[in-house]
Amino acid sequence: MKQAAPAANDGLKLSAWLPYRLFLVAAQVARPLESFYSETFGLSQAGWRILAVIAERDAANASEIGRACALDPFAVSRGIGQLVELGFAMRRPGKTDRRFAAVSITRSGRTAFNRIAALGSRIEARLLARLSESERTTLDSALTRLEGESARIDAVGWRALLDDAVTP
Amino acid sequence: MKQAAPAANDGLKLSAWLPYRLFLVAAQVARPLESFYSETFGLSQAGWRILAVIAERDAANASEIGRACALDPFAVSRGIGQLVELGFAMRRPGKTDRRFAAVSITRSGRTAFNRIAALGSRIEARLLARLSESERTTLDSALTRLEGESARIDAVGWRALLDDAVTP
DNA sequence: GCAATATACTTGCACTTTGCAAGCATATGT
DNA sequence: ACATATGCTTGCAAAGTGCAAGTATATTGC
Repeated sequence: MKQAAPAANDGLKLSAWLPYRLFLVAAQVARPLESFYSETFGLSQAGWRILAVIAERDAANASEIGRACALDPFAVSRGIGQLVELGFAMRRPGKTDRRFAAVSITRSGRTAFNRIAALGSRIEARLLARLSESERTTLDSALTRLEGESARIDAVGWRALLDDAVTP
Repeated sequence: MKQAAPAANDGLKLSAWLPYRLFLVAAQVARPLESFYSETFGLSQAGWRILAVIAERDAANASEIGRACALDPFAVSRGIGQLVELGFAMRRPGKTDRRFAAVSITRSGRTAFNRIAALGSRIEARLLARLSESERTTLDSALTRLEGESARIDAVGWRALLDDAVTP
């Protein structure tokens, strides 16, 4: 029969584990924003991210969007579909290569974006208000490196992570 | 007819927005870990988080677990169910109040936990290797405050966030 | 002491989201 | 011109989620 093992731990405490701490802040902060845009505009998370991407470009194709907001092609396709249905985005066939449709934001898409962005900025401001000027600078540069390293970690996969002693 | 609006932006750039940057690192780093424990043990994300919580306690009831790893009671119940099926956890009726079942980790649950934790630590180590000693200290203390503030942001909801000029 | 209410979880079911195979349209190479 | 490659889309099954209702236990009021 199964027995309870005594509590004792090889040293990974969830609440102190860096990735979990990052996740927690991101998730808690995303929740109010998400309920805002989903209640107000019927937008999904993917829809919001894509909207944010096309708000800062004249036109983008699906793969550019995917790269910019870390979504796979399926999610991008569906997100664009949603935005088009809501009247927030338009697809036009690409000029030179018509496999790439150019997606651009509409006037009402921009209005919606601005309302969501206002809340987003408010949230970010509240977070930043808890940090000193020098902490912000440090966090900014640290995050840049963490982004790079996490992309590498993601790319190599768990087998490589367990194998290698150190991958410099 | 719908028209494309020119690109120009009220200042929220997704890739520079703090919550998105945190999310990105957390998500990229979670992916390899998640494919490891799901392929190897058939564990879901909730299952893994609960396993991590009961690995560091003698016994926990469902609401303690929920609080410790930010899961709602339904998810906790299902996660525990999964762990029990896999032989990684046990439920015993609580001693004084039998509405609270005490959940504890089994020997084989601990073995699984240790294997996942090893990968988790490897990942964290790679992230931390990109930071200097002083950056780690700063990040640690900054994250503590961000956790607190994000919990408050989550608690008040978007209506309050849009209303108030400043909530100190 | 026992019915009424409260608490802690669990289950079933409808609904949504996701992952992936296959498909369509367009382009490129031979 | 035909085969192959690329970029995106769709359909469907599997997994995940949210919520109403259910079970079991405890506490309260009478």
